This record gives sequence, C-alpha cells and structure tokens, in this order.
Amino acid sequence: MSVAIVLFTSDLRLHDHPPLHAALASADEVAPLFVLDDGVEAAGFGAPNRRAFLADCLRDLDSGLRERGGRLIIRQGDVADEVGRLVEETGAGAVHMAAGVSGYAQRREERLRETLGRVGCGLNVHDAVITTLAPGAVVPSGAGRDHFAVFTPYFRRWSEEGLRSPFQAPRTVRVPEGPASAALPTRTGLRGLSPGLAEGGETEGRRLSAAWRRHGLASYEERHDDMAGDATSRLSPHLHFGTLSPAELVHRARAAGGPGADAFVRQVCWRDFHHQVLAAHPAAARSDYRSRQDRWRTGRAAEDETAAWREGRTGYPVIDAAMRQLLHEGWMHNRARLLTASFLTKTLYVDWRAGARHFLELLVDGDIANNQLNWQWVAGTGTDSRPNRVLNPVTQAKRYDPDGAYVRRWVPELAGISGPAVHEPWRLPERERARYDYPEPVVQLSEGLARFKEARGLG
DNA sequence: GAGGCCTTCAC
DNA sequence: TGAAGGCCT
Repeated sequence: MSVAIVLFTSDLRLHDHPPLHAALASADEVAPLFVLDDGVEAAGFGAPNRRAFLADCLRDLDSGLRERGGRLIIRQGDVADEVGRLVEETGAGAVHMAAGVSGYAQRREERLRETLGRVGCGLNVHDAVITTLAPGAVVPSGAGRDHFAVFTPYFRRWSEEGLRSPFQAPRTVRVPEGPASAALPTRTGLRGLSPGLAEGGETEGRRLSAAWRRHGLASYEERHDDMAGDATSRLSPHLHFGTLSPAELVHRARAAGGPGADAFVRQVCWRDFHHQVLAAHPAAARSDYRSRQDRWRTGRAAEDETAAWREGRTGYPVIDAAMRQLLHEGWMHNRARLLTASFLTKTLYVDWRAGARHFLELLVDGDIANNQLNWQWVAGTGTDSRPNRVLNPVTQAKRYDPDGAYVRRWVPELAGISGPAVHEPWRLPERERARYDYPEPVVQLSEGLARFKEARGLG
C-alpha cells in the first residue's frame, strides 16, 4: 500500500490542486496534512483576522475531505519536523506541496528537503498552484535577467503564455487510518478580530466567485474604482489562502470574455507580477526595491500622525473612511488602499514599512508579495515608473466617491453632510462645522507636498 | 550571441 | 527616469 503526503500551505482547496492530483495519481493512499506552523507565529504573520479565516478554511477543507471518504490531518509545530514524523508514521514515499515564494517559504522548502532526504522520502514541489504562472516562467529577454521589473511587458508575456486546464476536485480520497490529528482550530478565543470579517473556506470562496462571475465581472472595468459601489470581487482573501485557484479564475474569466473579464484578469496578473518580483528578490519584503535615498520622518509628530492614520482620525474623510473600513472588516477597497498608502508615505512622509506592518496586522488577505510590493509601488521605492507622484486625497475622493457615500458609510459623524461636500468639512461655514465632532486635518496638503518634494530633491 | 544604442512607453 | 525590446555591430 503506497502512501503520499500532501502538505497544504496557502492552497487550502480540493479543486484545481496539482499536488493533490499528483499524489492521488501516484499512491494508493493520501495523507492530507496541514501544520499549524510555530515559525509563522514567530515571524508575526499570524494576525488574528487571518487566523480566524484560516480556521474557517481548515474546517471546510476537512469537511470536503470527509465527504470524499477522507479527513484532514492537523499537526502543530515545526513544519519539517512534523512532516518527517508523518512520513515515519505512514511510510510515505513522497511529499507533494505547492511552491512558495517568500523568503520564509524558500527556507521552509530547504528544511523539508533536508529532513526528507534523511528518511529517503521524495519531495515534489508543484508550480502554478499559488500563482497562475510560476515565478520565472516568463523572463525578459536580456542576459542575466531573472524577473520583470515593469508590469506592462510582464503582462504582455504572461498573457501569451498557455494556461494549464484546471483539475477537477477528486471524487474520493483514501487516507491512512493510523495517524492522529490535532483538533481543528476555531475562531473561538481569538482576540482583536474585526467585527465584519469575511468567512473563509473553499465552499464560501466558490460561492463568492460564482456570484462574482454572474453579477460583477461584466461591469468590473467601469465599476472597479467606485469605492461606494463596492464592486470589486472581494476574492483576495480566497486567493491568499488558496481556497480559490488563480489559474481556474483566469480560465473562467477568459471563457466569459469581455472588457470586465480582461480588466479582472489583469488584476490577477498583478498578483503574479508581485510574486515573481519577490521570488527573485526576497529582500524586497523589507528593503527598498529601488532606493530613493529617503530619510523618512521619525519622532513624536510623525508617530502621532501615524497613529491618527491607523485609527482613522486624520481629518481627511476619505482616508479616515478607508482606515476604519480596514479596522472593521479586515479588508479595504483597492482604490482606498492606494489613497491611504499615498497619504502615509507621500503626504506624511512616513516609512512605507510602518504602513505595510499595520496592513499586515489587519488585512485578511495580507500577503507578503502583494502587500509589501504594493506599498513599495505607492511609496515610489518599488516598480512604479513615476515614483514621485502624490495622490491628492480630496481630488481622488471626488473622482472615486463622487457622491460621498463611501465616506458617510464609514465616518458616521459626518453622515449629516450630503453630497461631495463631505470630502471637505473644513470648507463648511464655521457654525455648521461645529455640529460635527470630527478632527481638523492632521497636516495641510500643501505642506506635505512641499516637504516631500524637498526630501526627494524635486524642484 | 553578447553587448551597446536607440526608441518607446509607463494603471 | 528607467525598463524593455528591437536593431545593429
């Protein structure tokens, strides 16, 4: 009786799962394993919102496996140790897993290789599970270039590349009876959860993505920047935990066709783009991809302003609305992410790492590749070719929240102001303004802009 | 085919 | 400003 282990990581699904497919094809029995990784906790990636979502995902994965005659084996500890232990318990001849991208994932793979080498068990690392194309699957033509540093040429090449057909979910999964499992983690007892946190799990992810294809995809191109309309897919947490397959999403969107589908596929490609940058350049998670010689503000004033930013009391309604959405839902509209990140890094001139840390603390889709590199993109230290552009929060608010409905939804103390006037409470007559308990702007935009230009040495 | 130069273009 | 790609040597 041959046994293969499938080590689940950021790929908590049964549909379109190449490691599971390969394991089932090559062994009589499959041991599906998830390790609650002490290393992830130690690295600070175990923020409460994601732990809650993860608990949903694991429960749903276990149910899905049980419906197919199997179960999920949960262990806690060091990944390499736990996999090694399960190999001994089951006599498994191979371990199948998805390729990771971050420095952490790369070290994990090395340690697994060492451990499995000692017990004579093979390790099969599968590409294009977490991303649509593997990092490095397409590279620019020049000699020695290992990744694309500009999105558009990457997108062109990425689009030309053939896509594998998605795998069906297996009908049955035979799991060896012996190995014990730790209890499934639950949401119970987790502190600091966002009250409006989304539900995790592959079942929920597939329900959401089917609804998205029916009702959202076709109008995505016109509506994706409408903050009040909330017409983005909200699939990002499911992509982060792998409860949805990016390859399957692209496949289905292309089948649907049309400008909405094209725009959506482009966004999925951004995800691959950032993963291939990080895979080639793991240090970009912490250090400037392209240094602009910034000397970010530090000290009391900068700390107070950063606290106001985190708590949604900067006095700029659209910024505060977005930051409160983040606190409440553990998620933020993409346009709002750009505005709030520009505000912190350009207007307040505070280090992007402080913002990225706060986002990772709360975002249920918080992902090293996307989060860090998008922050760098906005800060101008990343791959943006216009590193010194500053987004004006008022102009942007009027463009992307033209009626002010997004602000009124998240900043209830301003709900009495109708129309776009809600974006500039400081322009209200003094007596009317006094009715609203809302802070003065933490900084004047003109001051922020001047400080930024000075710091970056711009005329 | 490696490397320099030029044009094009960047959510 | 700098990346990419085409073209030339």
